[in-house]
Amino acid sequence: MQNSDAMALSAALLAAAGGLTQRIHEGVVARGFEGVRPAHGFAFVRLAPDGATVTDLATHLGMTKQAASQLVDELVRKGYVERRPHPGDARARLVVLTESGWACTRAAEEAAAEAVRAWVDVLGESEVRALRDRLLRVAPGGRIRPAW
Amino acid sequence: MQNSDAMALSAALLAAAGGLTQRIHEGVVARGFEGVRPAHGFAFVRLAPDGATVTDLATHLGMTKQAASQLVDELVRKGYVERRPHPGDARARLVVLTESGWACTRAAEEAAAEAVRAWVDVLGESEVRALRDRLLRVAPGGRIRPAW
DNA sequence: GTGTATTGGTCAACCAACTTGACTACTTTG
DNA sequence: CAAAGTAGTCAAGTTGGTTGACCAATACAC
Repeated sequence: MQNSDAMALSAALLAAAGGLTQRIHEGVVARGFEGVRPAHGFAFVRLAPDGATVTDLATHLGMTKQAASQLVDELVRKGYVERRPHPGDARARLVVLTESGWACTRAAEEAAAEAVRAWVDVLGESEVRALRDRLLRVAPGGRIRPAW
Repeated sequence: MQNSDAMALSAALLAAAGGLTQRIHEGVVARGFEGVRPAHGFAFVRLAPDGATVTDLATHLGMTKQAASQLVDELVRKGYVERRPHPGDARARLVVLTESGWACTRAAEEAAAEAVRAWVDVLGESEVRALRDRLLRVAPGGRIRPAW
């Protein structure tokens, strides 16, 4: 495998990732959620099950806890999350999605499904599934964070 | 295909893209090129064949021409590119790679090849090739730009 | 149990990458 | 050749992050 092949793969991967992110973002906006950035989506993913602490979020997003705290401030201001006292640790605060936050998360899922459907049209379902499985093996437990 | 599948695919894709970018960047730094950011790499790709104008670069990178101009300033200061008069249009200036810029580009290619090699170890060469082909079909001529 | 170190979170000041707006120099169009 | 458009830069402002200092609560050592 030559260097040029590696570059072609890299370029395709980055283009695909960029395009996907853009499509999801557009889909979310089209569903009426304004003022959300892609980074918020990654926060939502982490918050979705049971909430998370600011420090958890910071680790997950690959940023400082101060930056994560600012991001949470912004999401609180926009009504997508709220800070609740942490049961069992009075220092910590649990950041959880509001109903609006859940709605936005569902919108993002729909938008992602829509984007992937376009890929299914090109590659067929089994190929897309194979693509997913290979990516999962190559980026196991990969932290989802800004590409740079 | 369910929404959750789409999310898994999206997450894997973004994680892979992020990881790849990081590895390439680390590889470039390890080869002695300091003060380069991933965004510079995307500029290099565009400049590599014959150079490009600032406006070209801006379009390619998805930013304003002012921002592209600042980026070029920085690369000039670091010795990776230089501005030359544009043959045939006295308004424009052709931004071209210096020898150092070419060396950095080659380093990035090596780093990318190295990162992809790690994938070959996991998936095998034919699978990686298949991955590349599928991504190319899904993101044809995709503009390479920050994922978000 | 009490003192020390660690952890979760915030406030404040700063920085870097990018934006918008205003402008000059050259080119194209009619 | 005048009017409109294009390439590029300068300057100022915004934004999303950083580093550093700090407080409150918890965990650990003895």
